[in-house]
Amino acid sequence: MTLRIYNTLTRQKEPFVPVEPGKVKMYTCGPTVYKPAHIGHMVGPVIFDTVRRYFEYLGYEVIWVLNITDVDDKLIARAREENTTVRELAERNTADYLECLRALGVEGIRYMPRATDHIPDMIRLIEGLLAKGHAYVANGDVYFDVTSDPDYGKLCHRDPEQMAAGARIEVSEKKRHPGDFALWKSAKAGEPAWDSPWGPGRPGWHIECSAMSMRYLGETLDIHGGGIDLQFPHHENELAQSESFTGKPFVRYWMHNGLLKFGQTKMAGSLGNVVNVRDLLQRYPGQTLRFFLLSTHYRSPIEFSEERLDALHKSLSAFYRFFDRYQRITGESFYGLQAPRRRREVHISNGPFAQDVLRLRQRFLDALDDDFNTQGAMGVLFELLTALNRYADEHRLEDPDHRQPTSTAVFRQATLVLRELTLVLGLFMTPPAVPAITSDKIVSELVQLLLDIRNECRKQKQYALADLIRSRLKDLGIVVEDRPGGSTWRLES
RNA sequence: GGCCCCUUAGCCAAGCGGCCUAAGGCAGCGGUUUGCAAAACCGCCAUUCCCGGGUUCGAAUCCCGGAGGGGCCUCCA
Repeated sequence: MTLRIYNTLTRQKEPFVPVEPGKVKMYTCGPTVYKPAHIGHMVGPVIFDTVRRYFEYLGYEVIWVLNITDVDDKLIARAREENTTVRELAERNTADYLECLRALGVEGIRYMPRATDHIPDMIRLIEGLLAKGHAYVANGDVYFDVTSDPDYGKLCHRDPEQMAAGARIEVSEKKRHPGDFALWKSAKAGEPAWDSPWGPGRPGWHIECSAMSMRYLGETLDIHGGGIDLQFPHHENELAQSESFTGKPFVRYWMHNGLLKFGQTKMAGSLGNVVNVRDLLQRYPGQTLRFFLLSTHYRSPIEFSEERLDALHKSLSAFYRFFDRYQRITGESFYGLQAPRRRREVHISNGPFAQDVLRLRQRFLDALDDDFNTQGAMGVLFELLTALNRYADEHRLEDPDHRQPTSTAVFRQATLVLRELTLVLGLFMTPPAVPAITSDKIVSELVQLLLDIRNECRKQKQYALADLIRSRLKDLGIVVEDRPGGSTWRLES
């Protein structure tokens, strides 16, 4: 099976064929940094990071651009409220955004251009649009003329006249058509402004993405991503101005992710129902949040709820317990496993177990091939986990007196497949943060001392005392587990 | 008002015309294991996919109608 992607433009799943063989040029719309990042801002980045990882796994070089909008009305207003500069406000919130991305395992953004660094590019674009008759100047503003583009409306699948009819857009008398949008806005007093052929001002919102994507990725992108709320007007406008300027297709595959909901409605800065990522990270590891965002197909809306996060957190702990188990059996860390980074045929030993593992691997890859079905893929991950645990049980791998080197080797190879697949999703990249007390020398030695005493009791069949020790440790949040290889302890999760 | 999308077990969620008497997770219930636990494993948990029609040899999957929910039409990831 080959990778197929749902394209908003055609409303169909299409086989992926890049513009340039071996390369994927991907542009995604980043945030307007006027406030700290909320969890809804993370949906796109986590999804497109996974898309990026999968493309790389398939052997493509991915050039991913994510822009930062660091000048607009909201930034100006907010900076005024906070009595600071637009620049300082933008810097602060950009730093917060980047920190959140890192916590959720989002990596590999090649370019992160800021709008304010590309004003000349935008001016050039606007001049070109004026020269070609796609734009007009009105009182220091420049507007895109939607009637000049016969394709206008093709992304949102709407007829511009129809839209204009029921429009609630404030009709500026400067605009010729209600659907026309600003490419350049003349500056009011006290606003950040740049010189331009039309006088001092600042760019309209949509033009930055056209200018910056062209700058870093060329005139035709493979993938353009963003939240479905950007489909119109933002992406429609980007599309119109880009294609009007270049005369070439702007984007091969438009990918739009569903929105994060809070209760019945979407989470949005404008509605004020946001949950800051930074706050959330106090209570949940970034890994759990990433897992949450991948637990639904990317085009579906996903409802935020702590109950759900708790349930997912719990289901994730089964993986962490397995990683510990893997270490007890093989003596090596799961996180250090050198799994293949490229998709290719894999061979394990013969036998039904190995066959099962390879079948599961195939199902996992089939799911991702089908428009990045991460939830389908994660379901397979759980089945693989069960298969691995079953194998370890059946072959008594935890019992040093019984385990066979050959079965341990098979187990290791099969676990390597799990490692390979989790890396594709960007899961379990690094060991989870452990509470400081767990790694405290005195604490761990004291607990070990109690376990030694307890095991002495067990040998002498003094179970009452042994159970008392276990129960008192439990009260302290320490769970004791007896295994063939010895007793272990962990903090209750 | 216009355009679009969604509706699967107590909850979350895959499924894209036959392998579906429908993955996976959470919760629940039995069991194996264990001195007892924990963990792990095994089994049970939707004859049915919002409702009503239709197409088809065959539909959760396609078409029509209805009900409910959501998104966009204005800044928004």
